[in-house]
Amino acid sequence: MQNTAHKELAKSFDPKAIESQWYAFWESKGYYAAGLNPDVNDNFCILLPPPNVTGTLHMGHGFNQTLMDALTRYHRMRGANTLWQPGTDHAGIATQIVVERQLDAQGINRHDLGREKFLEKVWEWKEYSGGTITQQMRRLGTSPDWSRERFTMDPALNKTVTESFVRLYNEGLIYRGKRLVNWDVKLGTAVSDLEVVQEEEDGFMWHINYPIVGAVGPDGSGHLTVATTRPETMLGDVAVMVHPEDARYAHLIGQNVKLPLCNREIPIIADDYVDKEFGTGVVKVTPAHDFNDNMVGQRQGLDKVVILDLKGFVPASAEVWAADGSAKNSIDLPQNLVGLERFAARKQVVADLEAGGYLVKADKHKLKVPRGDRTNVVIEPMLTDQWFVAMTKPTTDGKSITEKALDVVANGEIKFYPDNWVNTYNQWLNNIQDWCISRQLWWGHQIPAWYTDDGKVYVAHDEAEAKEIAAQDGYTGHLKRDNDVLDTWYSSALWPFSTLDWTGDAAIDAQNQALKQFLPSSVLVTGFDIIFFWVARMVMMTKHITGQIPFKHVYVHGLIRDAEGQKMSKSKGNVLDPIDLIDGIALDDLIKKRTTGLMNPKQAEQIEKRTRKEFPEGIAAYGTDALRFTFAALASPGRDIKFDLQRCDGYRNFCNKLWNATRFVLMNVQNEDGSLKDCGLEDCATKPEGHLFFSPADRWIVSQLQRTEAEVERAFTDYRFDLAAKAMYEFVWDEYCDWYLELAKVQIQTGNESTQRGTRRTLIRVLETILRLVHPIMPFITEEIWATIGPISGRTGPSIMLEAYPKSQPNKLDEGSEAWVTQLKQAVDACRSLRGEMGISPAARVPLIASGNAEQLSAYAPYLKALAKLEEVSIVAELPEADAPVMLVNDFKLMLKVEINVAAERERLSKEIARLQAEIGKANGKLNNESFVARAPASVVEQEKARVAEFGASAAKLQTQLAKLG
RNA sequence: AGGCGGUUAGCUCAGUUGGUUAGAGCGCUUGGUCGACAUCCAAGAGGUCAGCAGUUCGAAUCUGCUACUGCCUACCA
Repeated sequence: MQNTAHKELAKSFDPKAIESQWYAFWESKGYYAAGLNPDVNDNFCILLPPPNVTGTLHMGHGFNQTLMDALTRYHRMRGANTLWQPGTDHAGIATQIVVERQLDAQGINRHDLGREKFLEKVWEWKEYSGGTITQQMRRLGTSPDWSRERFTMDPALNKTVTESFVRLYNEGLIYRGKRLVNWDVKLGTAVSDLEVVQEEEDGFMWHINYPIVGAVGPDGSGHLTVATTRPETMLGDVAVMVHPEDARYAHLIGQNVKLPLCNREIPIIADDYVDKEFGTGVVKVTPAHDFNDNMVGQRQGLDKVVILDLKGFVPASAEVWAADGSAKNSIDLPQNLVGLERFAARKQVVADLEAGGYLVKADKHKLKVPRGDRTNVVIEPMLTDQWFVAMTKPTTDGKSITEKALDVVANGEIKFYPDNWVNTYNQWLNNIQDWCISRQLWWGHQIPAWYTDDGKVYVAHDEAEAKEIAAQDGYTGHLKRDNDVLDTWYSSALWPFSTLDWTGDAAIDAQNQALKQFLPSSVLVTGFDIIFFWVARMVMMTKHITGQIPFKHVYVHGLIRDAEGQKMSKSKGNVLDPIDLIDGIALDDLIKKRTTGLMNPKQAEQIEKRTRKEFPEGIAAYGTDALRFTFAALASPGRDIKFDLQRCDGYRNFCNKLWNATRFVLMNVQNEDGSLKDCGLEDCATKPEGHLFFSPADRWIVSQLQRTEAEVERAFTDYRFDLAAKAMYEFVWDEYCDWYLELAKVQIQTGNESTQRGTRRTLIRVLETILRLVHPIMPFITEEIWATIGPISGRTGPSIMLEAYPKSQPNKLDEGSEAWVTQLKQAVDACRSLRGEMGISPAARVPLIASGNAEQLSAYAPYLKALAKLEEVSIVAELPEADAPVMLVNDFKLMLKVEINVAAERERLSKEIARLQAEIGKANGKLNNESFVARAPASVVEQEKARVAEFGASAAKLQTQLAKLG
């Protein structure tokens, strides 16, 4: 496939024909392997945010991975020791849910199956679907070191998890305790704050009378009215509270009320948590079922009365826990409520209150309802035994892991791009709660803790060690391992070092070259949605455990949305699959894909309608390179991306442009039999003087190339992929193709031998450099073309991946040639404008008469003739007296020798004069302003003066022409 | 309630430390196939840079306020 120089290229670029072959070639040759050369002191490492092992690729991955791959290829070509570390995540809850659903469909319950059998099923599913996403990544052309691929539940990573857990436990940074946590009743597990989404929903505010003990009058007076959105929790009330300075209630503080339906007496307490203005100013206190009430309860030493079981049903009796966590008694609950599900219980409680005359009113009320991000069921604050990471407790060096994480960002060790994300990061860390890391699931890292029969806990690396420790403690009986597993994000937090085979044994780790080179990694590329879940936690854990920061830069990109700015989701039916953009998809297939497996099948019709409207012809095959270039071009910082397929269109055309430029170049450097023409590529020193001539046009394009290279380098340094893409696009299309190739045609047709040699050499070398320049964003097309162009240009390597990235060479900047071409362009533009304004057909050749610097004009003449489609160029000392319009380019006067429409010409001249005069007026306005002249920099003032002079001269000349028209 | 963004051409977006006539792609109009490319070429129309006030010789760019809009965090039972 390589070194197939002299072959005929197809007329247009067909991505499908080349992508898979090149990918397989690169991978089989091991080009992605981590660079581990200790003599190279430039190390570049990037961590793949591990996708869900059983997931599939979505647009967000496509975007994220395109950026990472561009960086990886860029640094690799620049010669750095480069590692893009891949891997996948076991995604505890998500994966377990999928497998449970599959079993459900077969009528099997995981509890019937048992833990061991169930886990076998999950592993089976992982084996079955685990390769999907990494295969899809390959379609994107990504170049991670697959030989280093890791999975969060690989044996080695399990060891890292255990090791870190034991360490943190022994340092007192992990603890177990009975706490109020977010409980998902459907999953039957605790979840962290981050896994709860608050949504505003319609509800009610119930006002309920609590009779004051010993004060109820015969008229029904003598009660406190509490307001609540969750009346069923009243069963667990242990007090009512008022604001200490609330004059309405101050006299009642210390008295008791009787809890309706329960026949319990509870105190009236004062706490400044209460907002006097809100509701009735009286709040019921239910510490076992509300986070705020729990805080009040802790402060005031109140009991916790648990009135819901773990499935969300009212139990036969309520357990009571003292504020210090010790178990107390249990109390009976109203018989008619026992066994009811929480929402049924709510209904019944309201009915009972109404029947008992306690209910004052029920107002409609909007409230935020917490729901599980996976199950969408209402999350219940639940009192359970859980494991926590202490986020704010000082470690041995006096700082909490949160403080350490704040420090490394504050002192600039870790930089955010764009840097305003620092605020988000800080805000979260400054308000952080302890992290609940235990999950009552089966799929995940089982917590390395063992219990004695009487509930004493030993944390150890394994059971043998636990026994040993217990034995030292004088316990030799049975040990039972903790059933719970760790939050998925716990192992993710260790990713920066667990993937590098960190062991925690200093002697072993010192021998680990990869660990030495790639921790800290260079940059984390991620969406803002996981700054808290992942980024902050990696910083805390990596810094505390290894002493190193996990990465130096965090590049935060936006989310991919659909063309209307909506989030892509299955239920909206607006999901695009990156693979479909690469391969294309027929309308019917797309509809089928979008409408199968919907949670709510009723949406299918609507989705089909919209899909038909948006993609009447289905989606075209854009190829990977066009898709990647689109992602890069849209990656402007600080905003989400409305993904517009039309942009894809444009960049597919760009691929085709590059392809066809290559065809042109090949046509000019090869003979018809495929042999190479003289391209002047051999060593110039061995050739006579004048063998090779570079025209100003040649030197100009090379000079522009240097500027582009510098621009691209800067863009990559700043993570401005959009600017990098823009610089590439503009150089290739606007400068190289639109101008240089056209100029080159003239040189090859009209130039002498040495000019032709110089032109061919420039054509081929600039194209070859373009390929290397663009390769990080468009790997396939550049490799395919390079296979032909590389060897012709004298580069004999097996792959563009192994070639050096172009570096701007200031000595090749040539301002003289740049000015030369700029003026030529202006002259060409002037001729084209004249043609346009005079309505001359683009097909017609017309003669040009020009005056001005004769030497320069005659140098321009052949180019002008070709680019402006001129019949001939006559250079004269003075333009003839004629009505024809004249264009001014510096000291050139250009006139097309054709009959003109006098009225149209008069209008054109008047318009142009008016424009010039407006400009002159503007400039004079500035110059007449004393403070402008006094305060603006001299160069700006000079500039304005020059404009006045220049415009004035032009206007005068046009005025003369206008006069001539009569 | 706090925090962070966004508002530039019909659409999607650039606009680097304030400084010539605010740019690109798509779409639109007109015309065009000579050996790179109709996935193309050339010419053209189209913008009060959301609004108001301020700083400045000079503001799309800096400051403040307003409007609309998106997201994040925390919420009043």
